[in-house]
Amino acid sequence: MAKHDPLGDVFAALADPTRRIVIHRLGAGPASVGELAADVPITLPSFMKHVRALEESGLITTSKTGRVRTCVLDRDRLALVDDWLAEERRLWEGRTDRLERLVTDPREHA
Amino acid sequence: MAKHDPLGDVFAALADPTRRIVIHRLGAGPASVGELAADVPITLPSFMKHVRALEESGLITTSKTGRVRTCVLDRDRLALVDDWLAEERRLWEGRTDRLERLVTDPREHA
DNA sequence: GTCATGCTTAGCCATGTGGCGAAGTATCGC
DNA sequence: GCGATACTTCGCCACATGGCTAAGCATGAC
Repeated sequence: MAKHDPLGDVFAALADPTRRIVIHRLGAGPASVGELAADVPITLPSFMKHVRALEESGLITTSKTGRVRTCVLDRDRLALVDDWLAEERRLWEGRTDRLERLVTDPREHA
Repeated sequence: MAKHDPLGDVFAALADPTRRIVIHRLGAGPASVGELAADVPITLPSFMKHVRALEESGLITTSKTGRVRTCVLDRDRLALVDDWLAEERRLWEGRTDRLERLVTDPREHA
């Protein structure tokens, strides 16, 4: 849909419960595709699609050693969400603060 | 997809750029469907789908007065994301802290 | 070499999503 | 009442998503 929308890709990746389970598990440290797949009741090929989706969103990185592919969580990517949230809050809190000030302390103005 | 997955619904809602624009705009205060639609280059019926998606995710509430439907942001719903993020971070930071402590301060003091 | 293991690729399918135009309904302003 | 305004409903369509089975390929164990 969107051509270059990193934040959107991250949100889309997090929208799926299966993928949030993976993120959660990877929070405890790297794991192989097989280990991760054991936590969900779907077939491996289906599971691999989720892994690829997570990798394309940038939330995880993977690398293959021998026949085992290991997945690692990229926390910086999760920070993208945090930043967006913080920015939105900053904007509407700025506005709220001004209203608050007028209500709670009329002397305090700009 | 998921039967009852509030967090997933919120993430899915935020995955679309159009809907993030709406959220952003509503951060500045309530607005009518028409006002909101003016910010994006799609037809009204298409836009309405986004409004409904946002409402079903719980991120906004809407009410109709006369022929105008007014949308309001529900910040508590956004907090759902914040909470999830905080919880995940709490988990893996707990682990990291323990490692950090061993590396940076073997004596383990306050 | 042979067999098990651990992905990986290649279809296929049902459903969901996001866009459209056309036409309908319910106020509001005059 | 009549026209403009502000949605709203109704198909319809292309493509994305998430699941499956079956078969393939590379590596590790023996």
